[in-house]
Amino acid sequence: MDDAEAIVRHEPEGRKAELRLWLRLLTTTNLVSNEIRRRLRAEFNVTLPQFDLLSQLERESGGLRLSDLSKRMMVTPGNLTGLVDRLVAEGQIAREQMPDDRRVVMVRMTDQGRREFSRMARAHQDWIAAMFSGLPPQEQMLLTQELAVLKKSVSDCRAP
Amino acid sequence: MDDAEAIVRHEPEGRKAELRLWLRLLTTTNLVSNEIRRRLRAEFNVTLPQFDLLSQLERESGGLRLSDLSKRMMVTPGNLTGLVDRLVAEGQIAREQMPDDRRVVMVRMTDQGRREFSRMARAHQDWIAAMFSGLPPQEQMLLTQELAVLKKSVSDCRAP
DNA sequence: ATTATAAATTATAAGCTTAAAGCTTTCTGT
DNA sequence: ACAGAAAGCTTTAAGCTTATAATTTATAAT
Repeated sequence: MDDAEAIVRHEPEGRKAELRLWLRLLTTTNLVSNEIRRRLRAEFNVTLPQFDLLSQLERESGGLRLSDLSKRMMVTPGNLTGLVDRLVAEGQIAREQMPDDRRVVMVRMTDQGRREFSRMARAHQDWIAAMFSGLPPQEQMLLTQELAVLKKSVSDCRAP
Repeated sequence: MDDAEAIVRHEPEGRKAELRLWLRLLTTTNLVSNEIRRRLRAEFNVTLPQFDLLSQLERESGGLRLSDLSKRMMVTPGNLTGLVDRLVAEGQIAREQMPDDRRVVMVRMTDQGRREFSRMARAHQDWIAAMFSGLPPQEQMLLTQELAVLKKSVSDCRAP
């Protein structure tokens, strides 16, 4: 290997473990998301953020408010304006003003969007399953558990 | 919790575990990197990609070729041009043509860059250590190990 | 009722990222 | 020596992302 993790080999002792873990987390995530991004573009002509947005909208038949979408996707609200614009232009989602609170914009999938997304989602799930197949189910569960602990640790450190 | 992982609760059984693991991996990484990005900007007025580039360059007293930098950072080559431009403009790194192979561009840290980066790196390490402190050292090692297995699984799946 | 505050979204500027095309330089096979 | 292929980098166009400021609408406190 010769990626970002090479850094740790040069670091002094102490707090080295955390840094190593963080870099491994980062490189693994990048590895997967770069590959997913590439395939989504090649096979469905869709970007990863667009797929992410559609994923959040799936199963929310009532649609979602932009602010909720922003929280779920962990991106800033300003980000969504353009992203939604493009997906609306493609006909996959639709904007909708709320009458009772006119500040709110709801976004929901169109029938076309739902149809196209279901194909993408199936492929996406297959890709992930294949990529992760080298990790035995039991270890997958273990890893998932450990990540939950880490995630909580990070959240607690950040929130007051 | 109410972030991206909420999706999995609606998915049918089978290959659910992989998807859950992937989404947890992604959200955890986003949580950490968003926070790191925020602090780097607030305290050092530097972006995360810039910090990443400087990290790769640290300890490489001889500098690095752009192509190597591209591999290590897992970004496309075209990405680096602008990134390097800005860091050169800031005086933290320097471009250098190789006489023996004039296609190659080497990038190395300036003294100023080295000085400023050492402050950033120290803070960065402290932040990570604090954020990860809720995960016992033994579990950190376990998680690091499991991620190595996963990383290999992903690499093998991708590479022919 | 009026004003102040907060919430939800959009606009803007700077920077990041990719894919694809293009340029220069080097290597390879003949 | 020469043509073709490959390597290394840059450019371009489209899209993503953040932070900040502005806009509109709703709520709360006089």
